[in-house]
Amino acid sequence: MKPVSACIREIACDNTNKRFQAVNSFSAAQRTRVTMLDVAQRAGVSKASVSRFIGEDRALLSEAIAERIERAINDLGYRPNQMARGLKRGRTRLIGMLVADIRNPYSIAVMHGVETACRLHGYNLVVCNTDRNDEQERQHLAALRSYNIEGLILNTLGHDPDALQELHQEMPIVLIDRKVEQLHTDLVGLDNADAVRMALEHLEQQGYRDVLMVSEPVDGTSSRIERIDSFTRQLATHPALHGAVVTTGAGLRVAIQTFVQAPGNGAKAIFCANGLAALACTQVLRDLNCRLFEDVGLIALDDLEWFPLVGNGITALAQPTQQIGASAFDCLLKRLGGDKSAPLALDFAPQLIVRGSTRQPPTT
Amino acid sequence: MKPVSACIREIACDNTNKRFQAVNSFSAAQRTRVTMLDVAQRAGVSKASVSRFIGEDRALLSEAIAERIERAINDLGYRPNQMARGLKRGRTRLIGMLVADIRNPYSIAVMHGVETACRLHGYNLVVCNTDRNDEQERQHLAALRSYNIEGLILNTLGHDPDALQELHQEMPIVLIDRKVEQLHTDLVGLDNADAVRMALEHLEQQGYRDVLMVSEPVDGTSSRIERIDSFTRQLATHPALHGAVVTTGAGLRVAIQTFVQAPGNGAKAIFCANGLAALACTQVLRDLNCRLFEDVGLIALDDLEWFPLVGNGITALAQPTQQIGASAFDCLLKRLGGDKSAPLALDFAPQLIVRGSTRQPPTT
DNA sequence: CTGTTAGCGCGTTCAT
DNA sequence: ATGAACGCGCTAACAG
Repeated sequence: MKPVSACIREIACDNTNKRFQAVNSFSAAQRTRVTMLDVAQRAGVSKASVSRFIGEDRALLSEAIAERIERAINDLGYRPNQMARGLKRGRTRLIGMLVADIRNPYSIAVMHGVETACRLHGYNLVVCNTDRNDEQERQHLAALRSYNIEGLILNTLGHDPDALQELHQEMPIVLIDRKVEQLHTDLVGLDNADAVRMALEHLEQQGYRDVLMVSEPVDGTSSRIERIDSFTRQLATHPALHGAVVTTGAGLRVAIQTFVQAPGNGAKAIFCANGLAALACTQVLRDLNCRLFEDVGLIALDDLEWFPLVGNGITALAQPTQQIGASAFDCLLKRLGGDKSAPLALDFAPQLIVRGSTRQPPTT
Repeated sequence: MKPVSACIREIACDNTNKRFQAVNSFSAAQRTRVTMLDVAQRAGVSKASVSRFIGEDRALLSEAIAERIERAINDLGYRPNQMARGLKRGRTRLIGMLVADIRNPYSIAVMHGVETACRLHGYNLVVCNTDRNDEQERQHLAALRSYNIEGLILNTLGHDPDALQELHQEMPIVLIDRKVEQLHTDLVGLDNADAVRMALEHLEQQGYRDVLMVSEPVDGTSSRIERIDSFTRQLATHPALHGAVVTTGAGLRVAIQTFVQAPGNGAKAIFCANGLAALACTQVLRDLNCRLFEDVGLIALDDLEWFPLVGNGITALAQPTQQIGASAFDCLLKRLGGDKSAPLALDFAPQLIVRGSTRQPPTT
């Protein structure tokens, strides 16, 4: 926690401008901020009129007054205090987003989509990262609630569905990627069944016969379960393919080694269920001194920026993360608008991006 | 902007629990939230006592009353409304963070550090992404101000120093990575001079003689300027080394090609000034059919998760991003505590991680 | 130790 | 079309 090796300099402040003399006077109570009353007085009107100007009732004001208010606002640099507004109207223009792992590129990409949509509609985003920790999730949810956020976007396995359901009474919730049992909210994510089908059909078409699916540990995350289930179901439909499922972790190296060395039924390929699995697999393949990807093919669900750089490139099924984020916000907006229809599930289709890792099936 | 290929399902709601019948009743004004008054009444005390229990004056309460309040709070599931608190005390427990590019892994890593520090101290983080766009920066700053954030962490080139200086009168600001001229605030980032020195000394020691520095375009970002300046200065100190600087963009491919093909003074290496430059360079080297990294060495400032996977691995100077984030928050906290000492600059040292990309200098 | 009172900055009836 | 008064949920000043 303590800086290991920071060099502390004192910044030379050669500025002679008087303006900076009295800087840094923010005590606990900053009295400097210009308020609605200030504007009203300067414009010679009542607070109510200023309030109308700020809000949606601007039409009710006379040209003359509106103009005076506008000038006063600009002169004083007035900004309405969202906190006070929210306190009164219950509209804080704040959206919360709870993310399981902020360092997962998928989460970031989705978050970028959400954030963009928020800005376009005048909302702001409070992002909380649970680091896959239930206690942190609990704390963050309590915090978000205390800030009167208007809606919540959730991408973290609710291990406490009751608390979430209770929260859902207060505000709309949209789930991203991960479904939570017993929580009846909108859900936006990937069409996992279709994604897995696309992956397998591509592999089969390229001539691969043995497929090892590598997933992160099945911890209840719905998308992981769906992908694995779909994998086994698809295998039944494709008699030419043979497959097995393993999870990342300590045993991965041995599992992949066994898979690669086994006699098998033909060309072999690994199907990584997400970006992290792809990272882990590539690492292992390198450790095993495999020729990437001539000894074994690879296809990944998720597309990361470095996929083109490894070996001859890693074939990917890219998720439309931007859209997923934007759609999640749209759902929220609809609910905030009073929509009470049945919860929807939006399943987006991935996009297949073929690269070198599935182009040279080894001939056995 | 519109979903290309989303499949919309209606979620089957087979739940017969009455509890879910009247869900989704969040109109603009949610009347359901339990307030301090509710707690006071149930406990048979005044609001002030409840307030004392919530705040720092709990010591002033008698055992009996404290216990009754505590029970009432638990019974009702009461959570103090931070907005109302903030309105009164000026303490919203909200920290703002403005980031230039949320999709840059460096930003994410730092943000993770900030977020963790925030949580440890009971603060929450509002993250805004400017997407390198000045107008968005303006909007976001106004928004953050309207939410009464207590402090601001800035990682986006203030093209409007005056607005920032004005904001600085209202709240403490800490700059990350990028210095802003005329803005006298704390600054935490990397010791760029030292980082460049480490890179060059490593390259020289490994036997490289010609070094091409690749930076993102010099758009005023202080850290980029510092790194380039330091590079040219270091070259003067190391007579064995010869070097040049180019920036990413359309001309990069040609620049690198020229560099690789030129006769030169010995083994060649590329020094990438940050993670994005490393991505761009690796891409180009692949396109040029260079053998990674036998034809030309590579060292990068920043360490990305995929560096070990490309070629024999990319040598990196890792930034202590977690610490940078945490330190930024610490600075803020100190200022919030009333510290008015001269602005400080915290420069952290990077960590050299040697991988394959600088281990086999080609013998010329 | 505890309750009463008066706002924080704003939106929203009511009158006018 | 405009202003006065009240309250959102909470803290702080003062009494007792």
